[in-house]
Amino acid sequence: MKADKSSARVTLDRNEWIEAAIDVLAEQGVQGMRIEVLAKNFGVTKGSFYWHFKDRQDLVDGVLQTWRDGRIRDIDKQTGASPGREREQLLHLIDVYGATRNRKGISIELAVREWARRDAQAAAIVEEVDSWRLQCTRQLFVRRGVSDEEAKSRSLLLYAYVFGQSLMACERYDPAIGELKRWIAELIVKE
Amino acid sequence: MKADKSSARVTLDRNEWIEAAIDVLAEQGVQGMRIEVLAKNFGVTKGSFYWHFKDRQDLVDGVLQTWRDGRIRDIDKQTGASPGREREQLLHLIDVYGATRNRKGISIELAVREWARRDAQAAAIVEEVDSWRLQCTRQLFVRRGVSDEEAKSRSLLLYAYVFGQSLMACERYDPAIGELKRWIAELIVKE
DNA sequence: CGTCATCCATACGACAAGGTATGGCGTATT
DNA sequence: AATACGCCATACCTTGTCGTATGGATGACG
Repeated sequence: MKADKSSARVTLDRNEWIEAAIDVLAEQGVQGMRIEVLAKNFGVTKGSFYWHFKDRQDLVDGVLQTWRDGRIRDIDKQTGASPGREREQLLHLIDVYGATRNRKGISIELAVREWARRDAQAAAIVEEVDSWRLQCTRQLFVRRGVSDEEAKSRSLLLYAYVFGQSLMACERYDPAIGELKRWIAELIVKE
Repeated sequence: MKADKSSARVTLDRNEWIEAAIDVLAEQGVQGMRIEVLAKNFGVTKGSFYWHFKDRQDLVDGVLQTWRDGRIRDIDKQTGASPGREREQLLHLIDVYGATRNRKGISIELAVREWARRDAQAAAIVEEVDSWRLQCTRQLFVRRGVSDEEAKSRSLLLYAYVFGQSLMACERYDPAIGELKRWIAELIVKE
């Protein structure tokens, strides 16, 4: 995470810049994705950046596409057909976004969504991902015998809840927050 | 919202700067709260700003305190004792954050929360407000005969849901989104 | 060994934003 | 009418950042 001038790596490629950009995106938000800051973290100058990227917009495109591709892969993996395990899959989905592990994933998620509120390009990517996630989750409910309409509602509730919950510093309001979360998860996935 | 040089108002006060700052906070986020931008919107220069405020931090303090006081007043009003109307009060709470009216309120809410993720001062204010809101809402559930633990869970779910839902562009995923939202609201407030 | 492509450094211009210092202008006060 | 004060304008300095232009180093390859 720090400058690394003396390390084995002597050259950077596009993807390393994108990964680093996603890191600071998570920590600082879109406004923190400064070219010269990224360069300083790498221990290089922006001369390197402008070799790999046309301009800042080029980096932004890469960040959004990388994020989207990763999210699609994740949700496909997490909701893949495993007959009889739909309930566990749903509970796992909720758990992933509530845990203190996966802090980074949550930070990226929130940063991208905050970005999307004021940038049409990011909004389009988020919409793609949301649409895919809702679709996959809905099918999990349907396979459990839930009606299509109810499955839509529960999917929306599931994602709205996990995102909203990570916007609140839940840990501070109740020591037994774990119990509350479990109760909520049960209500969302039904019984 | 535009420059207003020829209007009746010839002098500004602290509060007008704060209100304007909250407006751009909602639209642009914390990073958009630039002194010279605010000044330009007023049709003045920053010489005026530095008369009313010590520095940018002084404005930030005012913005956060103004927001907190307003939220506390709101939630007190919305959850005030009205025996027998607890169910309507809860549904109204959910509706307020889901409606396309109140867009500005939602924008401010999200902007402050996004701010709070990276600023300890804002985080403290958000925690105050959240704590108060959860407390008030929990009592609404308790008055309906819900157990204390379940009331805590449902209050947390309620707020997490409304915040998360406003992070998603729900309208795009289903034309009958209103139906889904109603179904969800019923599930949260119980039957 | 020389050439060339790859990758990065350096130096520069442009501009936005925070903050300071100081001058100007209108209005109320005495 | 002269003074003082409240409110804002102007000019200036500093820092951070984007983008460009150009030069330097290093290794592959003929």
